[in-house]
Amino acid sequence: MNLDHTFAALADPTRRAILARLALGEATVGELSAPFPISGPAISRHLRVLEEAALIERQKDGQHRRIRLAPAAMAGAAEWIEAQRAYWSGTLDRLNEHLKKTSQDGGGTTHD
Amino acid sequence: MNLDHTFAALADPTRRAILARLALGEATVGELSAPFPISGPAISRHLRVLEEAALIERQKDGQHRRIRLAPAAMAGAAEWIEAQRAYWSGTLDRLNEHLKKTSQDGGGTTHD
DNA sequence: CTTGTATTTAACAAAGTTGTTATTTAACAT
DNA sequence: ATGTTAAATAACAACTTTGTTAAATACAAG
Repeated sequence: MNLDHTFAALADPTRRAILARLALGEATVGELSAPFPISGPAISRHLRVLEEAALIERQKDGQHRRIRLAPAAMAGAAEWIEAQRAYWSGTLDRLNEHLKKTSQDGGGTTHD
Repeated sequence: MNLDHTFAALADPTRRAILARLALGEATVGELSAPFPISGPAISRHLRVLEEAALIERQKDGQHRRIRLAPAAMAGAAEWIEAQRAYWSGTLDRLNEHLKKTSQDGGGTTHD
């Protein structure tokens, strides 16, 4: 659960598309490759990046590998952002309060 | 509001720390630099990455530049993740329903 | 106007990323 | 055994990232 790896993994559109596909259900490497104009090895690497980021799990199934989401890591990323937002909106609340107390006109910035 | 840029910007711990600092309130480049063991130019570049990702705004203030959060971009990232989660948990719900309908024992996978 | 302070830009090196094609490994089918 | 298919690994090129130090820009202040 390393946010560096998680966010870096999410920064690539091919990998986000793979995750979006996996949200619909598990798939094999070949099925994941099909929609993309890039080579198999390139997909294999993307999957490795996603696996190292703990965003997916691979399961051997005969000749195939079955890939599925492992959403804990993505939840970790979401939590970081939400914590950030909590702080930030807290700051705004404090700012609003401060402005109400110290001036007659300001403090009207809306959020959320 | 490009998710590539947003997630890439969030993938660096220095940049996340800068954002965390900014959630507490705006700051100058110098103030943001202080806690980090890296050079000014390195920070300047991190700020550029954050600005290109629309995560911060710079405002000229005499000799200083005042940096503040521009949280819309981060909200965009959060939304992508949440949409993802919505799909995924929808899939699980459908799976649970399916298992309830078609078997006697399965369907107990928890989520959320 | 000269000097100091804040910040950015330039030039560069080291490391990482993302794609390619060729090769390898493993399971399957004949 | 042999050939086929699924997937991973190796070797490589092109590009990007992240840091460095040195120079440039812009404001402030004596």
